[in-house]
Amino acid sequence: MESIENVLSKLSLQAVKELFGFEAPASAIQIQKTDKKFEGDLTLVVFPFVKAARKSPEETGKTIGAYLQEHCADIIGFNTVKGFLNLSISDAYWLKYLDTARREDPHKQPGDGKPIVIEYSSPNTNKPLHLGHIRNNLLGWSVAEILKANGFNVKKVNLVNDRGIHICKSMLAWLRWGDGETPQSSGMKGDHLVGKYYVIFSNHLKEETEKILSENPGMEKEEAERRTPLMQEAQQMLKKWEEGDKEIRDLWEKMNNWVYEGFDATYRRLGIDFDKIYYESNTYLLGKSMVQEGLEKGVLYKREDGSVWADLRDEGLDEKLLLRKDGTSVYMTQDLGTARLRQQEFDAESLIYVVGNEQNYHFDVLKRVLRKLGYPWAEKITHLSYGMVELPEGKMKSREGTVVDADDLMDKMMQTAKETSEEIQKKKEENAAGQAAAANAQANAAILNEAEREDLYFRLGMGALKYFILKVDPVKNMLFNPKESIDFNGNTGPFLQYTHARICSLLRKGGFQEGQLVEFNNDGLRISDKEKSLIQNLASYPAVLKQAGNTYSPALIANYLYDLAKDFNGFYQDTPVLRETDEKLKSFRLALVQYTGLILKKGLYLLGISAPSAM
RNA sequence: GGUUCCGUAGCUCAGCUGGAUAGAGCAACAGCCUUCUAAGCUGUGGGUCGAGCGUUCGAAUCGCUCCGGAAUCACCA
Repeated sequence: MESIENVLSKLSLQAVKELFGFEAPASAIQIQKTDKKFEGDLTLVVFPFVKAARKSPEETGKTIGAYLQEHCADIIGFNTVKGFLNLSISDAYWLKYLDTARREDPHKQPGDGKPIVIEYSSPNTNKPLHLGHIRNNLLGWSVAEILKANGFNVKKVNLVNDRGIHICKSMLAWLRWGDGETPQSSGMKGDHLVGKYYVIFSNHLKEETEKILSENPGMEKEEAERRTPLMQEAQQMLKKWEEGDKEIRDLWEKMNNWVYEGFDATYRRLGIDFDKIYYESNTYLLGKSMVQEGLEKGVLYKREDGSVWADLRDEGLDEKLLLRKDGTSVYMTQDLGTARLRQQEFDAESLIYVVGNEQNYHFDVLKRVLRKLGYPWAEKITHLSYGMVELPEGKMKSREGTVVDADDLMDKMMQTAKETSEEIQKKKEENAAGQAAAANAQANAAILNEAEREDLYFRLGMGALKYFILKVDPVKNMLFNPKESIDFNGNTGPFLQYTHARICSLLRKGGFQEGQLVEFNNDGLRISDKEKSLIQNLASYPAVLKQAGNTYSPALIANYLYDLAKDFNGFYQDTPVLRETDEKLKSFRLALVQYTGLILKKGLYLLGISAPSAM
């Protein structure tokens, strides 16, 4: 069903053309929700047409208003305030909208099914995931789902950094101090176990470095670190790895597999997944041939020492190394290669990389080098950059032990959800004045059995965490205060989940099965302001979904859902539904409640938050 | 120093393709459970939208300058 905004947009263009002979561009039409302080439903801003009309803003508005009313039966009145034309839309329109929209899948947007590749997560395999990774994973997964809902054929991709000096550090420490410890023998999750040895390495390295520093006053710290026996050994190990030394490769494989088991568990709890996983050990040599081609074309240059560079100084950047003097590749070289591979493999509309904003420069350079090399698809690359998660003490630093571990955090969320729920339930039963209410509270609680209840705590804990992170605009750094940040009241995931549970409860008590559409007869129904506001809010969901897809911003969905839930609560508070005695009105309200529940559930899904039917 | 990003209530954040008197939540205070789930609702207090200049009928939103904060500018990934 075509939205009333679209209808009015077209009609308004037609109006200014016929009335004032003004061929306005579509962008000149601004239709917005009428401010609560004024009468009306939708408002057309008429300032852009005042000049052409040669009238005062008020008069211009009145003229256009009269025209619109004449040509559109759904407009039943209008008023003007300054340059704002406030239009009143008939109840019949809103009722018709509600009845039509709820029969369609809001996530079946008419997309063209073009492929989009989105890479996210991309962990290192030497330590477990932390809160920063959580933001990355949630953002990547959610944006992928939003794009799917917008009709794209989305491929979720993970490029695991499974090789390099950092892994050798863990391996070395494990060989030396590990005493054969395994996840089975220690009961530790594999990624945590490997991370433990990374920390052990770092501690020993620090000792050795300090010793060298005290023996050589005035030496640079980095130089001292390089000279430590530990570091030299790690470098040797890396070399052996690259030569394919069997022993080293076996150990590497063994420890990486521990990490993957651990990561899989974390991903599963986070509720995120991938269509394809790449490993850097397979891709790290890619890109060299592209550099070679660039040299031949003369867009790159070689220095005397044999290293290869891209000169970006004329574009306001620096020179960038692409091949070391020994001919080995660097991070950038690899990324050139994987980008081309990805382009060839998927021929995608766009290639999205969800990577923290500390790599803004890297991706800027990546695009420019690809352009220099003459690849037109360089323009398809989008770096979806997000801000860091900061703690009250400042940045998270693994070395200083100030990271918030992903698994710990999820455990804690679940625990808090459980405590909060039990407390609330207890309070409900105690405080309920009168036996009826207490019985009611108990009945609601009894809908879930023991196992379902445990599952609910998990869903609530994750809902709180996910909403907390996704409601913030990705570009911004965000603050996470472990003691205070995650709440279950107010603008939170659990509030949305609670609203959904109440909606389900209403439908249940109204005698409707899940998925059974409430039928209503809209003939001659009159609707209240609150009902109208709710329908209007629901009607804007497709637009929000589209915008979220265009801007890669789950935050838009999150904030929309909160508004919707607030609006629903306003309605719920003082509009009887099941208690309504007029059957016609009752079934309309139930239908409205049901559709609100559907949109809420759909929207929450895009954030990876499950919508419980009872809590 | 160069480049990029951020700066909105005590705190955490919305609002930013320019639109009407800038909004929520938390925290504080005052109310509302015999009634569809009170994880809720209603109300009160709280703002030079970092500062200035400019563009405009109209600026938190766009441009410029400055101030504050972050990231980055590696033969690390």
